[in-house]
Amino acid sequence: MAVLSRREREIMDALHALGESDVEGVRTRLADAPGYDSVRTILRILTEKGQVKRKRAGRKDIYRPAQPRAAALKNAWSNLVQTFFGGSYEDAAATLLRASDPQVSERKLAALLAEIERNNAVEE
Amino acid sequence: MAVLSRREREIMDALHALGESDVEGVRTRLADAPGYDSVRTILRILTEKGQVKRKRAGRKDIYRPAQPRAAALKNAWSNLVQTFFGGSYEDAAATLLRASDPQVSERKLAALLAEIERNNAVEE
DNA sequence: CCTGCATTGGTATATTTTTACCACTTGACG
DNA sequence: CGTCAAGTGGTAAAAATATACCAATGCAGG
Repeated sequence: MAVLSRREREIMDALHALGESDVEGVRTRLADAPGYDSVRTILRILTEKGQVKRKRAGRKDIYRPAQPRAAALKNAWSNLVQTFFGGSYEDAAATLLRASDPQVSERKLAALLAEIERNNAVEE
Repeated sequence: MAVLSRREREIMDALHALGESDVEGVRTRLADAPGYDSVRTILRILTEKGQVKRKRAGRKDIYRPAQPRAAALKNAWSNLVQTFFGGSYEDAAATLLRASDPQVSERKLAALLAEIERNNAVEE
């Protein structure tokens, strides 16, 4: 449905990272930062497309993604998994977890394992 | 460095998913598939940009990503983690692993845990 | 061989995207 | 209160992207 241009995507990513932000906040987060007006124009377009919501705060406009974080994350993750793991979420998660620092991972894993065992126990 | 347009990115993703492919293979993998010629032109541009390599097979050209899979994955993953997890790879991996099916995850986790413990043992 | 069809290289055109400009509004501050 | 800088809505131009066309090439099948 929503097909976004390069800048539009960059700006959506910035907004997801920031949660919400004014124009300048978004702008400084872009790699090869364009002018204030450019960012403003694209934020307007994204608002018209329904991708972004806007509210007034004093004299400024504050923007935030229309889509909830969890939904956007799901999409991004889904794309990555499709592209690099042929659709296997398991393989993707395992591979990427393996890539993080072993020491800390072990802690996380312990917690996850406990949680999962708890879930399984409930189901039986 | 490499800043790609929307279609260019879509085509790179398709190529990463396919490994390698002729024009038609890429084309049919695109969401709102453009004409054969469009895909061909963008593949040419990507080749000129050094993003894609091309070889001749009989009468056809076969394309593949210039960047190795692992490097491209690393980039994609890095972006996602920056955007949604403020740069914490751990949190990202743990969250996404948690999101996959618990039953199967348990198996994977067991294997991962074993692997990690093995790594830690070596380092000590 | 030779004919036909798929595919290519090269180029042109249409469309989208990105950036910039300008006049007007608004709140902050002396 | 007045004024001034920051911000806005609306629009226009420049630049980049996406698509399409055409003539030339090269296997494949008869």
